[in-house]
Amino acid sequence: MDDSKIRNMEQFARVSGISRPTLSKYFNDASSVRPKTRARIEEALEQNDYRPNMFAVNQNRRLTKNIGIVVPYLSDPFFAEIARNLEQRCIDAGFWPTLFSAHGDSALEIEILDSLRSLKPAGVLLAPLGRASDRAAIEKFCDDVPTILFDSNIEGVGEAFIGSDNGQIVGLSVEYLCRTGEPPCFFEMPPVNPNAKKRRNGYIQAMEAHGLEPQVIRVEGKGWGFEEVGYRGGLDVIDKGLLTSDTVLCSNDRLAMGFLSACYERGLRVGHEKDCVLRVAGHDDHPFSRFGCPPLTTIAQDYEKISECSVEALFNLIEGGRSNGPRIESLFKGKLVMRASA
Amino acid sequence: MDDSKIRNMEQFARVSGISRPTLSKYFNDASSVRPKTRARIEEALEQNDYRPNMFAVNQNRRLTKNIGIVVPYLSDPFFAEIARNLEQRCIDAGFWPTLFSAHGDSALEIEILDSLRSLKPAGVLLAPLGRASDRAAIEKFCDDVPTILFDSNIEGVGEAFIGSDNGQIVGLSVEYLCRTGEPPCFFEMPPVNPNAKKRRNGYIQAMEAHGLEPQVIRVEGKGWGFEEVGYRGGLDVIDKGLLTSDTVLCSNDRLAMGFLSACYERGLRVGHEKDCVLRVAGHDDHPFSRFGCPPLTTIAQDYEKISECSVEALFNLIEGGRSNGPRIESLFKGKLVMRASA
DNA sequence: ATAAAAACTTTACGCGCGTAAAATATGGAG
DNA sequence: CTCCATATTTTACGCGCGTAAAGTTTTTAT
Repeated sequence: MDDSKIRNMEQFARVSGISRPTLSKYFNDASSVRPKTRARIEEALEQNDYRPNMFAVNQNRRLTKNIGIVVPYLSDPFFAEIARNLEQRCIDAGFWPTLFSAHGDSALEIEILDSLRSLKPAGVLLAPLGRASDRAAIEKFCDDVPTILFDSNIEGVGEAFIGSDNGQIVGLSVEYLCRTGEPPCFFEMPPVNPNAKKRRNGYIQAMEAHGLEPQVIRVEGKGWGFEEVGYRGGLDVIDKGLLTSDTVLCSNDRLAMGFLSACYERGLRVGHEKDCVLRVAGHDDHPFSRFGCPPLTTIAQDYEKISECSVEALFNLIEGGRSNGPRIESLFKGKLVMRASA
Repeated sequence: MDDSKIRNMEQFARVSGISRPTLSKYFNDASSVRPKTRARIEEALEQNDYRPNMFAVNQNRRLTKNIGIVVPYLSDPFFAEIARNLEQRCIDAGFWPTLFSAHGDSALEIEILDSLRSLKPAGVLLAPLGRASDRAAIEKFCDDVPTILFDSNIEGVGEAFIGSDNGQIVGLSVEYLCRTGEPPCFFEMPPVNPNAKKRRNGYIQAMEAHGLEPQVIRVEGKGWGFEEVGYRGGLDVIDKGLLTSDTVLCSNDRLAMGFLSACYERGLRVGHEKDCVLRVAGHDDHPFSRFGCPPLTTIAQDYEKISECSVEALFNLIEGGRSNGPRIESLFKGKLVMRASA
């Protein structure tokens, strides 16, 4: 290959024998030029390794190819996993995703949205913090930037919401637990986001549908350190004898993992076998749940479909512009994952 | 506030009564203008909410304020945590960090570095995949872009390396375990990065220094699913009776958590109390280790210092340019965290 | 007060590319 | 071969800002 001292599209135009405007078209959308031209460009590209200057490109294009991905808490394996998935899909579609985490802090969430504006993103995939979020600020952002909400809903904000059907999910776990043993009480995490509340209500409804008395145990604690909350809350309810059932259904897996740790510490054997005194189940099937002691029975969220649908909705929004139709909410069903804990 | 229809620095100059070049200086470095001028600018800024166009800025500046942060595997809580820390420090220093994860894939790692070039970053903080990394490609990248390596070293590559003193860390754990019970055997993870090998060697040296016979148990498996590897390897060595000691020292906490899960499944009670048949310890003190069953005794890496030192080294490099001095390697000591598992 | 230094303003150019308009070339249908 | 739709080239301008140079004002030192 020649000395790769090509500094701009002008020079590459000379070297490749293709005019600069055509090159510009090509780099924007390779299929927009004649196949023969395209072949010539790509041949020249292989020998000269030139890449358009991202900043110049984005400055001048009406719409960039940037996509912002914002999650509430990246240290949460669930979000790490789904962010990875979203990222890959964006790249495959020729976009440039940038990942942000609010780290559980609503002020930071707003800062991120502010920064995001100056990226002039074509669109944003936002999993809001939830209850702590500054609704007005997010609403304003969604007015300015095409945004799809996922995981955690804020009614009426954003062009669409993609998440899990918490009613169905909790219905599944309640049904399974009732069918296989004593009806569960519900170990509820602090309501940091609407999912927490929906799962609680889902539990109550499901129990009533089974003609049973719901028993909700509210755990103290705040922030996103759910394991800690589950652990401390677990020790507390065990020591005070507050458990109203030998079966404990937790809001989510991280809480459940903390609870398992508390059970272990108090010598309570968890599982569905004979020598066990407690059954514990969670929701989400987060990546480490299967390595709990015992492995955690849980309801798996459909990571793949949620991310696929989110990205698809965003691309439709980007291409088609805002629709006048109603805001779409897509909710996916979860699947029961039976393990040793319940 | 006035209608925020200010579209460029020119207009903001008119409104604020400050010349555009001075504004340019201010936005580049607020302390580079006279305090009185600065006050006037910031007053106008409050009333007009204008922000310089990032793309135009970065196109023209010789050096951007972008910083790339690259980790090998973001779903690993250890990297999620340290990335968060690095990110915050960069922001506080007025830089614009962007986070990337290679997701355990060396091809993706190279792609990331390629993308990174077009961001014209002022500098990059890189935790390489390790053994799987394409050394030549990374070396070339480091020639072009000021880069600090952290966590996982590649000899001679990058301006500096900041990490943990694996010798000291393993020395600590071996010493503690020998002092409080039977000398440990070493449960070794697949050598995905140099740290794995260093820890193994550190174990051997420490044991020999104590006049003891080292016993290394190599576990099969590949990729970054360490819990899985620890779990499967754990079942295997337990079932085949390959454990040469009642004390098992694991390469890292994720492996140890998987091993704990295997022990639980086989009904082996882990801990240092009377009714326990096995002691297990790890390294790193990753965020969920304390919620193991039992909570994991481990050696904590000094997250704070590693990230502080990494960022500092990068800033020095950015400001001072490449030095002719020798490549610096800063290794931080770990601290023993005693919990119930050993 | 006066000179020197520092900060600011004015003016002007360039960065690399998007994009519009008009002229020209290409390629397939008839 | 001619015609016409479609691609490409030529030309030219603009995006928003960095930055250099020269002139003007303000601050600091003497």
